[in-house]
Amino acid sequence: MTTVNYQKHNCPIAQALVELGDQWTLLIVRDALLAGRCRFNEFRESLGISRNLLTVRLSQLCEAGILERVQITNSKRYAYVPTQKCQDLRIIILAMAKWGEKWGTDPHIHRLELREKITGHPVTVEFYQTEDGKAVDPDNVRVLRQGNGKLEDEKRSGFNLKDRNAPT
Amino acid sequence: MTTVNYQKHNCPIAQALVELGDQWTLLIVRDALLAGRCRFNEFRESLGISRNLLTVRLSQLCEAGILERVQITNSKRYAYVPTQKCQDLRIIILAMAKWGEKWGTDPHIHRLELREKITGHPVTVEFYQTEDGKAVDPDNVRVLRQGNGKLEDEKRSGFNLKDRNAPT
DNA sequence: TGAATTTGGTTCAAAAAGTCAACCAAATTT
DNA sequence: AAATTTGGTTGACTTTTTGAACCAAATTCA
Repeated sequence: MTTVNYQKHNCPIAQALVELGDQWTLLIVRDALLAGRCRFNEFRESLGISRNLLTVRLSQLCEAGILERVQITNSKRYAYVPTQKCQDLRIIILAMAKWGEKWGTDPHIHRLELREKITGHPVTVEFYQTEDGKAVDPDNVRVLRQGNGKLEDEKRSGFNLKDRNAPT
Repeated sequence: MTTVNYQKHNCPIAQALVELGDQWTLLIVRDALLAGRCRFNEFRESLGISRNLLTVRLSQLCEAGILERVQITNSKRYAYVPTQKCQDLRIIILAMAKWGEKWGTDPHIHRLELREKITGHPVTVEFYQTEDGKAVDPDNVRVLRQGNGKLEDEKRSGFNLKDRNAPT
């Protein structure tokens, strides 16, 4: 989060991980976004994070514009409220939840269900092909890098592996 | 990654972060998944991670079943190959890339473009409503927790905030 | 074939980050 | 007015990460 210079990679994923890539940040975001927590002690009790580190993380999240420190009406206390930048993490958080449900080891995990608010229809996180509105299988997605004007495939170092799974 | 016991939360996101929630893991996964890297030194040179920590991270990823250490044909050297569990992280990685592109600060970032392999049609990561095949706005998604049989809303602590952004 | 280089690590000391407990002042509740 | 809660700060200690040096086996080069 601090010392590593991801920047040199010029990579949007590295960019994201500068702000999100530590033990606690995404859990704080989860609490803020899904459980509606917004007070210092709410986070602390929910996560069991140490007070001084929570102080640091919350102020980093505010600096990054992911949370906003807002004064509570008729009080001198403050709340940490998710911004739009934070709301945009919902899809990541929920994709992670799906992955955690599929691959996690804890047997009594709390599964999350996603429903469309108005209709109540079930909703999932998918690749989505904007033109004709069909879901696309992840294996069927090609990633191109938009470098200096031109598009190139992400390179794959192709050679044979002993047993299986040879990357093409 | 190690000391914190996320487990007690019974939360699939916490579950996921047990295996993914550190500085390097998702960057290694990105390298393996998008750039086709699979050798010790490829990772090290690409990321600038210290050798001993890379050793630890790679073996943790193997233990977790996210990478597999496979012998290279006609060689005694090994490659770290993504498993299906790793492939299932593509959607998370790419959602992060989208977020990083939208909110990241680096001006000369390499944007990623997603295309359907066969048709070349542009592809995005969205919430997707399975029944009638339409994209759903993230704000319009309700998250329910599937606890002990019954479904409950994730709770939100409702009170008024001074300026704006009052959570309902 | 022999020598040089690369690969894939291990080991150790120093620096950085995280945890835990104690303390505190202002705000809020009783 | 007293007691409790909130939202921290401070400092000692532990754990993690880094960075450099070292190394043996494998591979490439001449």
